[in-house]
Amino acid sequence: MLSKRAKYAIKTILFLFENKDIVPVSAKYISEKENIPYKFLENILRDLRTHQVVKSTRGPVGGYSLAKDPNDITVTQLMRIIDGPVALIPCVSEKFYEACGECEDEETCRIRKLFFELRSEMVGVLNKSIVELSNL
Amino acid sequence: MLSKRAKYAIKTILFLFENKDIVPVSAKYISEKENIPYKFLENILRDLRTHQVVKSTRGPVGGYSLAKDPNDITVTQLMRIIDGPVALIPCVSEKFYEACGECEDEETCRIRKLFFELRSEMVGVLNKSIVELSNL
DNA sequence: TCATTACCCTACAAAAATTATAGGGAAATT
DNA sequence: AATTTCCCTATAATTTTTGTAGGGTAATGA
Repeated sequence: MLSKRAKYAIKTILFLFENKDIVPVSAKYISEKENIPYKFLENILRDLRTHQVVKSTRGPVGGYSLAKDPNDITVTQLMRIIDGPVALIPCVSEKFYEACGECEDEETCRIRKLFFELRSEMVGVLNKSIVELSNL
Repeated sequence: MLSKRAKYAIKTILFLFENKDIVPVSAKYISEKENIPYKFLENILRDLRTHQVVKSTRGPVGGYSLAKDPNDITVTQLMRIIDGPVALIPCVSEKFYEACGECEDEETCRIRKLFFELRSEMVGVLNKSIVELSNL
């Protein structure tokens, strides 16, 4: 399952992209327009800022805007920042690998092989930029 | 993430298939061989029996065996029995559809479109039978 | 028949992850 | 200086996951 956090993050980035004429946009505004709990959103935005997907400015006319070319922001990136691995089991994760400690030999584990293939296919679909997502 | 329950279920079915010469196999035996907590496994087996993936016989020489042709048991089936939807968001689930209640219009929701495509690809990979899984 | 083995069933509990909420501090603008 | 908005830590409520406990029921074999 995609977490609400991740879904909110994707919606937020899409929102910033599609409202680039009025950026920076305050968290409060995004929160109201996208129906995301304000404090929860702030927390998500902090993660996105830490990972330099978003940049912020303070003060009365402050808010958030994209920190880079929307063509360079992908859905996989956002999912990894917010939820961690895209893979369904950690032993086939590209960015968050962990041994499962169950199988004798990773190289011959059939479940691993299947979910390795699955992860590849998933990344193939999810490696879309925000621009591409916007045009779907 | 794939739950442990689902992973245990897949391992159990694979085990029953690959040990068809000694079936029925007791839950205790599977539990020991596959390192699955006994009572937890019983619970999983109950679900699998309810869904007629597995059949059981009681008494001292009893145990579990596959209830149908292993070519007709797929990984998606097992995941759906144990974890529910394969889809990462409920509004694109084939078998467990639920409205998200967030977007104005499902037909035009871009996130939905993306995760619909994702689910299709996932099912494409996961619709492998136990026989195919065994041969990976 | 009777002890043993193994499935069957309900309820509950511990742990982890998810989804927030609370309360205030710091910077920028007017 | 007052207002707005980002910034940060801590904690609480809820749900899901992962198991445990305890006993009942059917079949076998001595």
